Amino acid sequence: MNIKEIAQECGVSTATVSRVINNFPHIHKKTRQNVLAVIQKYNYTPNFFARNLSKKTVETVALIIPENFSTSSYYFMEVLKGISAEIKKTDFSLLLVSAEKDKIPKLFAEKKICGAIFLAPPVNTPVLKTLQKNKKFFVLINAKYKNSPRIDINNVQATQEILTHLYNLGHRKIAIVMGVKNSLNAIERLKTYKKFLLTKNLPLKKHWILQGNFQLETTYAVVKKLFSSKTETPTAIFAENDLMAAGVLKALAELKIPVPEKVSVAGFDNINISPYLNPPLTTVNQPFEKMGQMAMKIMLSFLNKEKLNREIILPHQIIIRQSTGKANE
Amino acid sequence: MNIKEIAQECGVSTATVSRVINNFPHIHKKTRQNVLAVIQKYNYTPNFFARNLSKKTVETVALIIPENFSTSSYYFMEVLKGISAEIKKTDFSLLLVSAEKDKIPKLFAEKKICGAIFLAPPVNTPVLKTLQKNKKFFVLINAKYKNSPRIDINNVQATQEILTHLYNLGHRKIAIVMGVKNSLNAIERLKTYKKFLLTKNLPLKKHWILQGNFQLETTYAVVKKLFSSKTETPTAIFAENDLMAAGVLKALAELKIPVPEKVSVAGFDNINISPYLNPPLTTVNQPFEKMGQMAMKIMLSFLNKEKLNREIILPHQIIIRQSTGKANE
DNA sequence: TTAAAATATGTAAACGTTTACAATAGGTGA
DNA sequence: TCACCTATTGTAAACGTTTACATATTTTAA
Repeated sequence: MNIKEIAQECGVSTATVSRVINNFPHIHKKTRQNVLAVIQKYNYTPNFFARNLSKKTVETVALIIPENFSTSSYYFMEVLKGISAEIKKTDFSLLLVSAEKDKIPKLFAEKKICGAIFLAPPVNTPVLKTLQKNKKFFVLINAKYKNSPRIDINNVQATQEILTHLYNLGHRKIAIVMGVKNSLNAIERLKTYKKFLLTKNLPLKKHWILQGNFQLETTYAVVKKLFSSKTETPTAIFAENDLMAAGVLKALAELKIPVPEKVSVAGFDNINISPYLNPPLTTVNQPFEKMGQMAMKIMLSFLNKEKLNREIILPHQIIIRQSTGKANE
Repeated sequence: MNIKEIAQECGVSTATVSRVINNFPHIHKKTRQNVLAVIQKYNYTPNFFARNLSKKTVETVALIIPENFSTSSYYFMEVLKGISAEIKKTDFSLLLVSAEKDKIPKLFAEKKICGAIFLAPPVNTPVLKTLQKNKKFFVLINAKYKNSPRIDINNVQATQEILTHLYNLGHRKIAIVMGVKNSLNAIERLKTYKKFLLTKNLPLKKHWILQGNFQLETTYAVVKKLFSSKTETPTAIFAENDLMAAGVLKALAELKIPVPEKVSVAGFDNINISPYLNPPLTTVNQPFEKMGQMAMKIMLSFLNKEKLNREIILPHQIIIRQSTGKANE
């Protein structure tokens, strides 16, 4: 079944059928009803490709996920949930793309997608420059690029709050576990950490800045190394994400260092496992699902030429569980 | 840039350019090289929609995810990872679709997708019948529908093995926590449980069959209820997935019932949180990523008209951790 | 009453590919 | 030399929509 046959059956031109399908004004009520009835009768749906070939714009949004998303499955899923919820209300399709090579500009050219949502792209992702130059629309989640639309939380404030929580518990020797170096989140959190120590006049030791790469295993190894060495050990560890915090907890458990009695541990993200860690993890909640939803909303509002907020900062929450406690030194 | 311009620049017809792009035989070496050079020069990629409009077949596969995938994010992600890895080697695209209403048959018609992968669809999903009738190709993961291609593990055997593990530890009073009732997995595991008790001549008590709906919270509630009641309590609990097992552990922890000293707990799936639960969970490992990969492989082999195994049963593993131990009664 | 505006529909040219068919050139064996 | 095959390329008609433009009808306003 194609539009021609529908038109024939209705005794109108293809243009009229097309207009009915696309909800154009200035169509006689009778005509519209008639056409819709025939469409219904044959359960006709316009050919997706023909449609997109003749149209300039295409109702497809791409979600660009970091090349290695294995470590952040929960994060990704929650964002996806939010996007799905929003996209479900529309006729848009979602294309899932792993960010590799120079695939993305091609996506726009080749598949005429109308926009892309980037999930925590590394800083200095060259693709963004290309896209912006070509006036392609994209939304960033947990990232920042010039004045591009973005969804985020207040990373700096959240980090300050969780560090303050540790400080208020009496901790003065605070270590940090960093994520990967080209992550905006990682950079901002580390910067805030350094500034915080400076402000509070706390010791900033090089060997208390641990490189964890956002991974559990890496973190496990570096923490074990730190506590097995002769150097002074911290009374609190702030991990830049919960997965690494889990690594910290595992290392400390094996070293028989009680948490939080000897060492307090805090994370970031509040992922699904965090309440079930031993002990349950103190962390910062990021509204991932909401972030996905808002990203899609911005996308849609842009496509509808509505004016939009270029920057949406969502609220975070400090979640205090049993992995942090009073400092004993 | 379109094929016409490329053709012009090369001094050949569009047909020739098309033939080069599609790797046709009988093209002069010089011509091919020349065309490829120009394509490279302008970084040209054929228009996706024009291509698919004229072609009969389309290189897009849909992944149909259950309507409510919130509880099974890890599961989903791993499968997705496998599919992505496989699809990455090809020019195929992946369309992500939430299974709702009658959207799916339309997908085939409207977007000409060449196949769909269903992630654990409920038994008696009407869509499958429709698709099969219309000779549409689909692959099932963790499900079964007539003789349709499917990827699964040996559910029955895995369940028997985990129950045998409990039995060998001396457990004779074994409870089960069920998933949702229209899940094939849930049904098969319950059936195997009943059969196992019968074979071993163990007591099969109605109130030891708990309804957990694959959810943590629901399970937490029913377990708390069971152990607060006057009825006889089991010495081992088998949860049909790890998320529910986490719920069991949480409930028992709050009731101060030591695991595994008083009650042993086993799960199913081996999701990411399982090793970090307190105590780490004994469970059955499902090779989710591999399942996704194989599903995509079957899809591709079908599309290449290769003959294919209709049913791929992947190996599972019993993972014994500290949540199960010797029965003390 | 009439010109202008608004409504309602049709015509046909895009959109950018693929591919059936035609055409040309060169080679091969009888 | 001729008939025939193979290799190589071109021509032009699909594929199924959308939409600019044209046309016809009805309404509006002065």
